[in-house]
Amino acid sequence: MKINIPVPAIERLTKLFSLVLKIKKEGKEKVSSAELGILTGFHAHNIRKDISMIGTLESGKDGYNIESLENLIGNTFGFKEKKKVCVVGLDMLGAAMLNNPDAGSSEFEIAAGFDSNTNRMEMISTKVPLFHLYEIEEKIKEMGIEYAIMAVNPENAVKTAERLISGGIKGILNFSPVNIVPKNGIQIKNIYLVEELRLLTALGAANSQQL
Amino acid sequence: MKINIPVPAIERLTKLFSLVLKIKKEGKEKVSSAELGILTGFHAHNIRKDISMIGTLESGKDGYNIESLENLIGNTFGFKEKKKVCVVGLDMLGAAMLNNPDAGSSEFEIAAGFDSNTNRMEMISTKVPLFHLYEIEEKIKEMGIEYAIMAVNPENAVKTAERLISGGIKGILNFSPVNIVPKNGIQIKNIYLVEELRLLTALGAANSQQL
DNA sequence: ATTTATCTGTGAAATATTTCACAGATAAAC
DNA sequence: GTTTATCTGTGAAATATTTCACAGATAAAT
Repeated sequence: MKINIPVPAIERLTKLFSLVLKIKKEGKEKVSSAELGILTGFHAHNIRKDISMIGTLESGKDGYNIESLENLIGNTFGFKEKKKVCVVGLDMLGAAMLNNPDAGSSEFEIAAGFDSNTNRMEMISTKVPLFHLYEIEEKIKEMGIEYAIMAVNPENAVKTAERLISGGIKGILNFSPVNIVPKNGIQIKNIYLVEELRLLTALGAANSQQL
Repeated sequence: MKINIPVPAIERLTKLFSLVLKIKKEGKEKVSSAELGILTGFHAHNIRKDISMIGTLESGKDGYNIESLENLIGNTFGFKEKKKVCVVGLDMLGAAMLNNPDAGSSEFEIAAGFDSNTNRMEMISTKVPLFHLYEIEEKIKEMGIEYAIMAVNPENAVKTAERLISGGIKGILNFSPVNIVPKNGIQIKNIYLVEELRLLTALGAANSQQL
């Protein structure tokens, strides 16, 4: 049985989860849909609707209980389980991702790095174990890696994505400047710097009176 | 007069523009909505509708003329003019962005880098001129920088975004792990690694039979 | 205990977006 | 020059999503 939660609602709820973790860390216990609206830019109506799609929380006079909300969203989408991530392609961008301090304080653990250039790997200073690309399928299975951050050069992007998929990866965050089309239920998000800048330009143009 | 192009349509058209540039480089002259559909994962119907919202191209038996399509989308959204970008925060991630080879081959020029740590800046090897953060408003105006890639540490993200805005920036790509809420027509896109990984997880969960 | 203020939860209405089906256009084939 | 095949462009229909308005719930205040 598949309940249909709209993708935009999933995106908002994911953002709410991160926000809720942050508010919790600040020591608050309750938060209202109106407050969440101000902090996110979403309409309070919309936030309540989104939350009601995945469950119900005891209602009070001063908003949601933060921990209950965290648990509801977290359990619905699987944010409460630890997950292993690898970084593929250890050029400057990939190397920067390896040492991302946020990942460590989240449910994601950066468990391995892969590259095809052994010399380069020897130059990188990190606590994460590094392997040659030819071991990638094997290591993904052996270590139980579920997600990959890909930052390889464009010529190798499609091929590398295929290897990740054949290794059993669940999702890929692709920073290589090549559009990888999702298939077979593998989640793929392409984050292409130039395109993100273009989108800012386009949204700006659409917003101004020019269009 | 403001024609309302849906945001999802703007996103698709932006992606199509990048794709069209790539196809053009490969030497093709024509491309049909069906082919674009395969390459992007969008429905051909939807692609035609999106394009028809911003204009009309001479119809033929073998699809769109690639150059006409490039010009239509490019002129509509302002992709044909050169634009200057700065990188703010030159830790590993920011430093990697500074040397992004794609930006240079696009309409975006990485024109400046900013950081608050002078020692660190002296260690960075790049052709891009680097300045101290305290000069940021001045330099944005003086150099005509329109967009910023932000990768500062979380404590400084909000403050830095405000300085960028007061300097007259049009859009910010924020890689710092803090959600910056857009306002005053300034375009802001938050790209927060952990959240992107969460989104992959959530979409996967929603896609499987669990929800 | 009753009133008051302030929440959430949710069907229904309003919008927005996508999909469809086909008319019109073009060029190749015969 | 007529037919055929293959496109795009677009109103209309079908869906999807957001917004709204208010019932129901809770707890503080009196």
